[in-house]
Amino acid sequence: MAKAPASPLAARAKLADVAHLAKVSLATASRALNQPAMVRPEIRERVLVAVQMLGYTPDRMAKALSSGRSHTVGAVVPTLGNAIFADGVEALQERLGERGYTLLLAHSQYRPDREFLQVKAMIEHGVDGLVLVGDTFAAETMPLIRSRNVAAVTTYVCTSRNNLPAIGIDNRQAAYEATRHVLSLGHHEFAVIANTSLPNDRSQARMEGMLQAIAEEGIRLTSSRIVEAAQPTITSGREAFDRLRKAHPSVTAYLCTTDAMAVGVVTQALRAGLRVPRDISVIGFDDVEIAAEIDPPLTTVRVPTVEIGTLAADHLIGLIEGIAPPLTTRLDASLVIRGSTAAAPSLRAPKALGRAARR
Amino acid sequence: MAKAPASPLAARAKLADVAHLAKVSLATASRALNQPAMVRPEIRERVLVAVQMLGYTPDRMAKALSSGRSHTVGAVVPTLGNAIFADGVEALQERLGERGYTLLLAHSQYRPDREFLQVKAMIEHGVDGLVLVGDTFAAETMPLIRSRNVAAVTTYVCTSRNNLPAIGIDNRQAAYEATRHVLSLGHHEFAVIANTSLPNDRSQARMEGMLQAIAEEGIRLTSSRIVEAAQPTITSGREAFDRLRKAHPSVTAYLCTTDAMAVGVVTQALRAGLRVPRDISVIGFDDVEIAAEIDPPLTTVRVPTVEIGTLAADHLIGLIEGIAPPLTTRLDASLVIRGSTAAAPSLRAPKALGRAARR
DNA sequence: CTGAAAGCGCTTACAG
DNA sequence: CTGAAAGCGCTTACAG
Repeated sequence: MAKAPASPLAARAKLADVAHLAKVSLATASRALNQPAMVRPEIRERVLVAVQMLGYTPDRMAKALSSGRSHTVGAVVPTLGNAIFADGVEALQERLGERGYTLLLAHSQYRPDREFLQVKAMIEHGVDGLVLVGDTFAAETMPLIRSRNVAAVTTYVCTSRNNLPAIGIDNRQAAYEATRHVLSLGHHEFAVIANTSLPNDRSQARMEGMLQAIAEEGIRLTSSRIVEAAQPTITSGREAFDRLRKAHPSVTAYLCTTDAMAVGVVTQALRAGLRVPRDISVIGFDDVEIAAEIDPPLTTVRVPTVEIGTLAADHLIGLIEGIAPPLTTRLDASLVIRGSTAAAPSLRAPKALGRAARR
Repeated sequence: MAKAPASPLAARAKLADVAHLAKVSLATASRALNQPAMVRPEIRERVLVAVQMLGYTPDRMAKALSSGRSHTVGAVVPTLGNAIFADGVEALQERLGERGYTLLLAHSQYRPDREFLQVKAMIEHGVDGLVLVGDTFAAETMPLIRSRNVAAVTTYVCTSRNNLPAIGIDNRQAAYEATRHVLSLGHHEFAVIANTSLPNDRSQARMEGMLQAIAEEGIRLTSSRIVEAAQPTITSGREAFDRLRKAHPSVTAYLCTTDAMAVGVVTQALRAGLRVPRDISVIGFDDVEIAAEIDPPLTTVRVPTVEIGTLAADHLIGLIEGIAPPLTTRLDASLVIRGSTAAAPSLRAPKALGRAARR
């Protein structure tokens, strides 16, 4: 009945154990690990060996408490259900991980008050920095971030009134250009579907770009031709299409602020017996994977989600570590022309009017 | 030039400040907040008022260090690009938030070695618990979790050899039943597309269920009728279809272990001039949003992602707080029959064989 | 280059 | 029910 060597799953080694085994002080052990240049090579080596032997792994909570840095970053996105955010978050986490940071994630469901709560919880959890989306927040959000002095960047937009470094695209301009494309095909009966009934400055900007392009051609959209939805889902697109089709059967061009809604429009239109793009043209925005796969494939605007996520990580870490990133990082959002847009039906009809062809 | 009241953004209040203002000891202030029953009501009230006045908010890192609980949970999923994980993570975070926990998120890209690294990083960050996916891990993963004694559950499967509480579906059984449905339609020329070339026990189980159902009808699939893909993407499905179609033009039933791949098969088949489901039937698995929207809509198996995420949160918190959850939580995975499956062409052809109709 | 000591902001036995 | 004190596992001026 020999007494067992009593290694009850070897209670996790701490730095003091390492120091003891390496016969150095706690301070030296700490330095050997974190500021190796400050320690004589042979001593450093001894510490490293001890770390190996004990399987030592630092306690980040303790480290965080004493150093004031948690090496943790929080992101709050509207939803993971939208592929542009799912992909962006993935890229963000990827780069954060490479640079030694861990990601805390939350979603706001497009609700500013929820976003505020999430931000608050993350700050309490001691994040070194925050990645936000857009530039419209609850009234208390920015004051909280400022007063707590936590680093923050925002994404999917390229400028910020709040003075946050922004990494994204010019939503308004990109939507404007996409709409110019549709105009060039001779359309003059428009409808717009935008997920702006919950605060969403990206979709708001997209819608404005669309309306501006249309207005420049002398066309004004009555409000009944604009449907605002809460969620950017296929179902939202479907329902919006049904309402618009009933009220304005003459519409030939449906402009949507997200692909999911555009997919809803296309599929619902097909079910209603319309031909796309023969009878109606549809554009989306985002270029999610499915956009290229439905029939007809969607004309849309590509959002560079991976670049946004990756640069957000880099810029935020820069900010945390004292290197000021640019306040504006404007990424390209290219128009992707596919099969859901074509010349307006009137152009092919016997009595095509000159108006439709004027550009 | 009066001296400014010098409130340089009011350095964040700490508990000691609260205690001082409320004229109680640090210990009492702490108790008033965390174990209110232990403190006389009037004193508790004084503390609460002080908290209000100072806008005190606890430092979770310090709290974590001294209490040994971080109120933080880590999840590592294969990818957010697959909607079933995006939705599951969203539900997980939702419930975790409601119960006072914050989510640390990472993705492994279906690579066990990356999963191990992520788990390790999270443990160092002091998570109280871990949410994993599936039941196949790198060799070091479970030993690490065990030795660090951190709570863990696994998801998307309903049992675990590793003795982790599992919350999910019976992938094999569900795929078996879906395949029975296809068999009942008279098909006997099959092909299987599975994302199993990277370790994936969910898809592996699904494939096995498919093969078993087929085998029970006396049909054996040669290996050239099984295509293994790495990623469960539309593109994977497309490419697999092209290979299978070329090698086995007689195949009438394509069984896919995920919807995204099934969407790839359907769209590619249509482009190749086949009619779905007239010429071929296709089934997917997951029931992601797009499955119901493509034309024809996909016959698939519904995975209850929200329930999985929510229950994973509940069971993990239970484990953390000392309430043992069930080791097996088997959720329903119902077959959703839509338009991508129909009677085998041979049944409609002039010289239909008795064989095809035998069940 | 190295060590002794204070401190990060909390929690929690231990006494009273 | 309340308080004084030790302790969680690190980092980092401060001396030497």
